[in-house]
Amino acid sequence: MPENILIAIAWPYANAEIHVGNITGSHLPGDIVARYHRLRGNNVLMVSGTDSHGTPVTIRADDEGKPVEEIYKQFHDTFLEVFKGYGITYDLFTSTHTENHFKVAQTIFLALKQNGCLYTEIRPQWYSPAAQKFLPDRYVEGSCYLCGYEGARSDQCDRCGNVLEPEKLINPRSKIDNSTPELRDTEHYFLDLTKLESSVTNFLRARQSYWRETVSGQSLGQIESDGLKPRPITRDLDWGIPVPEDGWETKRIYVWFEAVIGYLSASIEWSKVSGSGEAWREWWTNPAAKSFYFIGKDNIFFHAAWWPAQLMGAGSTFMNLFAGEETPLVLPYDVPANQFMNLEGQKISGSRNWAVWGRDALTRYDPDALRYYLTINMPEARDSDWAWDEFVARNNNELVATWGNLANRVLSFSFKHWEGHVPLVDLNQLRAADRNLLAVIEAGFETVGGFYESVKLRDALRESLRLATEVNRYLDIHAPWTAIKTDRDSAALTIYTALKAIDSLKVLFAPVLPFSSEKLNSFFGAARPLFGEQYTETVSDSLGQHSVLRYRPASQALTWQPSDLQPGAVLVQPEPLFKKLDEKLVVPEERARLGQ
RNA sequence: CGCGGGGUAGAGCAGUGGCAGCUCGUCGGGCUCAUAACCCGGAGGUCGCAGGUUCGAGUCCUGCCCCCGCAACCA
Repeated sequence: MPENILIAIAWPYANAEIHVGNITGSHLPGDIVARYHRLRGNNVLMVSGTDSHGTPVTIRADDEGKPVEEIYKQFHDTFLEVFKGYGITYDLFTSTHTENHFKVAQTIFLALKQNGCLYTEIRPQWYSPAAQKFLPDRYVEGSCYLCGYEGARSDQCDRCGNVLEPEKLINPRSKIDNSTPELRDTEHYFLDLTKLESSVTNFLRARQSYWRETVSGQSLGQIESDGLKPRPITRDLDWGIPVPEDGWETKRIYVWFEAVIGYLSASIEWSKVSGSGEAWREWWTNPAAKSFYFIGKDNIFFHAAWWPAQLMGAGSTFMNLFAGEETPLVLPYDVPANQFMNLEGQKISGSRNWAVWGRDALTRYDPDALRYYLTINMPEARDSDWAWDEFVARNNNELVATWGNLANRVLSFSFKHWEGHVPLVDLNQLRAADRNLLAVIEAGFETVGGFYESVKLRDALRESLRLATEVNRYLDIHAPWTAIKTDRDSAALTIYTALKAIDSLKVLFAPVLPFSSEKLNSFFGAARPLFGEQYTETVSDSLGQHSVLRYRPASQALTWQPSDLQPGAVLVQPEPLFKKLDEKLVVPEERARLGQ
């Protein structure tokens, strides 16, 4: 019975390009798990999109004198390019600036309102007479009323670390034009999280046993010590989703509230563009569906506490308003958040150009080499570090030497000595050692599969490598290069066994290394591909056009099971799967690029 | 202030009571099919510090030190 697996990945914000930290943090682990479940034959839906609203986007547009749409689309297009290049197989990567998302987000808002989870309150907020608009807290600076520090933001002082009450800031000035703002009253909607606190706590406790400690610990600890407090969900802005209520035309729904709803709206949009009707419900109203949310640690509380609160608060009212049917929405099954990846010992910083940019790295390195390093070094339990010398060393000593070389040495030996065929052996003649090796590899489908399933991706990759070493060891013991001179039949058995093991390993590695596994698959002359294809297309609606990234599944894809390689099968002339890198060239060049 | 995660060989990590492990690097040996790749063996750790519980603690308890995050858009 196939499972329905939703892979929901944090929405990148449209104000910077994607760097390796973003990729290893959420997009890559999500893709690996998605590919694993696809091989397994499960129904996978993987969605995300560009978070196109929010003040920084408008500020940037003002600075550059361009329309806001142009700014977000510019980044959006680079995102599609990066994800296609790294093979991040989104079924749909869209944007929050779509008619569909507006409607879905507004319906969640109305459902929460109908269920008594929203209230309004009037509060003073800094207003800029010069710009004729309210300013976000972060864009007002002044002196801290606690420690006197002059560069404090109105909501927080970076020197004393205290959270400030914005209206108490001394000598406020606008960060945009340095003008002096004034306080004006403004009314906003608040999400009454206090009401939802016990539901959220129960939700977390029910999942505590299998969630990462970094996620459940932080969320529960925070709620137990401070409780859930109401949060404003509207802002005085003109870029974003309109508040669905008369008299609120000058306000928009706050991005924090609206962007997460994208997981739901993107699923709905996917159904529409793929012509599959109401298929999205298989992941959103089917209680057996499992949804995984891949995010960075900065987003933990948001996805583990607030998003479930929104879903539980909306209850079955959302579906009632949206489709005239009382059904609750599926809550997150797991939130396997990653920590951060640093670069050469320092925190990645886009503005200081201290980053390895996703697009740029692809111009010099193969996607699987990058995927390998980002997975073996994934910050699953604690922060990790991208170091160029380590990147080269791991590529050469692990990926190339252990796995790439294994495939290459056996395939070329077989191709050479058996005229482009798998040795034609009698399977009944297989020796104990041969059967043993194949049994060990076969067991890998269980162990490695278990690691993918529980989102322990470093372990999955390490275990796969260990199995590759087993095959190298087996080859060393049986030395077919010596046997071929005296006992061709024995060499044939050894090579057949090794080929079959490699044909299986190809599947175990495939979620992490899809490009090379696909290549290897073709060397074996396989008729069926491992995976489908990615492509982009343009979608039109009342808000204009947006480009999306999509995935067309392979029609007769291979599955998660051991090789059934036939003796005598035709092989294709093999070539090395991975490239060795020259440390003396790469490391200085990349460090220079960073300005070291 | 508080909350969460972490501190184990040169580097990166696993290990929730029973002789301290893995990958890479390093040193020595073997092999020559393969991208000088592969295989075997050695050296290298008072498990952040100090107490405690226990027949026995990296693993449990107490105190302390250090690093990284924490409600919004710098992931």
